[in-house]
Amino acid sequence: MGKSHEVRKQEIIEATMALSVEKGLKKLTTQAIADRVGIAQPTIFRHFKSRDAIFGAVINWVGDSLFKVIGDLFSTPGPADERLHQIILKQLAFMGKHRAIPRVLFSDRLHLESPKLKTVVQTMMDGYAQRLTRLIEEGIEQRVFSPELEPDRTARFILAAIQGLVMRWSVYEFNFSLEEEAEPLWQFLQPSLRP
Amino acid sequence: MGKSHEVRKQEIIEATMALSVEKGLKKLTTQAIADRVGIAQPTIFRHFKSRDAIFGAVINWVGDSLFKVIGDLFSTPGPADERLHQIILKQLAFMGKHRAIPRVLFSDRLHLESPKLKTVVQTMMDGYAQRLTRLIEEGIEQRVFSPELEPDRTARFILAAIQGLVMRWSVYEFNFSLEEEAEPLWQFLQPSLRP
DNA sequence: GTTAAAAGTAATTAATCACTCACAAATGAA
DNA sequence: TTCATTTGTGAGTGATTAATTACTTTTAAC
Repeated sequence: MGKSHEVRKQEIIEATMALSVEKGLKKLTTQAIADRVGIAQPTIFRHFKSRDAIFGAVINWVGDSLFKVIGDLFSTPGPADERLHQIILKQLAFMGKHRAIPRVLFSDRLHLESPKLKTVVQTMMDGYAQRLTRLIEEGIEQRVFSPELEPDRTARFILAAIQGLVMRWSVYEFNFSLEEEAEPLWQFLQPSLRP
Repeated sequence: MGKSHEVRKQEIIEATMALSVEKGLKKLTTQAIADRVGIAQPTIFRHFKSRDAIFGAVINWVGDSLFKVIGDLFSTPGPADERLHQIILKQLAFMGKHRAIPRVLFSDRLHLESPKLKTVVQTMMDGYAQRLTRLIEEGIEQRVFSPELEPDRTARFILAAIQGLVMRWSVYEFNFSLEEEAEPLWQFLQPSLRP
């Protein structure tokens, strides 16, 4: 027999992410995933109810992992500007190490073909935006950010800049270092945030 | 018989864009396009060599149309900051009227499944980025932008912010007015550009 | 050691879909 | 009118692929 349910599940998730980078999602068939894991195609369905369920698990893995990396920075006390700085650096560094993330997150295949998966992604993004909004509010109270900023809108603009950058990185086949863009991006954004 | 080649071609392009908004690209089959145009499915292939050729035509239509709207602003003389302001307003207004654009441009289906289409999109984006870079250089010469800006990188950050915003709009099913975000986005970016 | 549950597979199915082909009808130039 | 070209179609093909089924093997708990 094979490995345990939990182990196989994780193997399938990892194989799916690896393949999403190598081939794009078109060739991300259950057969291709199975081949990479080293099991037969129907065995996939012993561990996941459907193909979509695999993608859902991948999205959740991404969300959980990202939260592990930057989650603390939202709740830790300290100057909000420094924390935002760190969030930008760490998020881009994290994504720079996991090319599958933009491929999966920005995939219309997930957004448009499965309303369920779409709300999973939206919920994740909403949570992020809310934390960011809260952080900007704190920064305004701490007088490190301009009191004229609309926290909610500002949070969404910052997110848009990050997401746009990551998307560009993905579209251009990862041909520049995402990590190296993090500090310049922060430098660029800073004047717009300062009082 | 039917209409002329050119007319049918345009009808197919328009049907494809309309469907990309309504259903997402999964259901964007040649059958669905044909149904919408009111012709039989094989007739599609009288006017386009392949399904990819349709998408290529759509991308080119998008690029041409966008260029018609904002192209002048790159070459017209005048203060660079005002021109950039107008570019942001007009681009977001234009995209706000054509929901198909983000659906098509940000589709991984196009980027990852067809190397040819991918380079079409990349070339378009490159052209845009170059013009923007040039505009920022002018702005620095005119002393309306900070001389410390790296024109190329700044252009890409601005593009990322715009693209991120448009992508968010698309992911959230167009549930906010893109046009209304344009002026606030410009207000947000301005402090980062000014000397 | 028995046995029930878990994990595995080969074979197949049913659906989808881009694309082809052989032929029909309309068009327009001669 | 004639006829070559263009536009159109119904019927089909071949390829792909998620999911099911019926069956086998392995594991681990008792």
